[in-house]
Amino acid sequence: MRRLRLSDCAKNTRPFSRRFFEQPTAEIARALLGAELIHVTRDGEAAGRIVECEAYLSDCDPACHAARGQTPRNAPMFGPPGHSYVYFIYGMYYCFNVVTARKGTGEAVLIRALEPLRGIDLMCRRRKTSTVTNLCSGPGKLTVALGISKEQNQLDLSKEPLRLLQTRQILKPEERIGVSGRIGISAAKELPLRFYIEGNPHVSKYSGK
DNA sequence: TGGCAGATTTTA
DNA sequence: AAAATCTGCCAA
Repeated sequence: MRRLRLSDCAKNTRPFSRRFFEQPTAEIARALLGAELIHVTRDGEAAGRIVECEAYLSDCDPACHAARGQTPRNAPMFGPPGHSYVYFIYGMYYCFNVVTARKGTGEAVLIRALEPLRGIDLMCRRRKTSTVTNLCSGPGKLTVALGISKEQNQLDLSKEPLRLLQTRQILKPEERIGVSGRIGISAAKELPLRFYIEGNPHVSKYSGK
């Protein structure tokens, strides 16, 4: 039951600490830019670096799934931080979230885009495309690319098979963080809770900046 | 290049 | 009926 694998140590990556998840959710979202998300399945490993995400809050945020209390769908949001919340949307796609805030609160960060790092061939097969900038440039796309669905709901992200890792140098010196309103919602559109790496070609195009 | 139908779960 | 989406098809 090792927490870290040799390959992770070599690259100096590690799971996020308990303390990390004690920050406000918007701060967590910002700090997740540059982190690695890795999913290992029978088909192999697929990994990407987070370049776009959104915070969903429990107070004064009607766009949050947890805004009207707990339901079977959103139950993972009320569970421990550092776990996954995967939901199905528009009859077709899964969206992946990192649960934040203390147990019982109901907050999360929606991961909207990744820069593919490893397992690119596998991702291309799953996504049926060979355009790398189209593999993970949207919340529904990245779950297909990584092979994430309901079976990956409510998993502890510090362990295999689905891991969220902090890297030694999380953002490159020239990378700037952009902030905007969240995408695809009608309520609380204007809240500055979307974070992305400016100019990164893997950020969702639908964004309009 | 831009708009729209369609895939169909969960909740209101 | 609308949603934290994306694709393919169609018309210019």
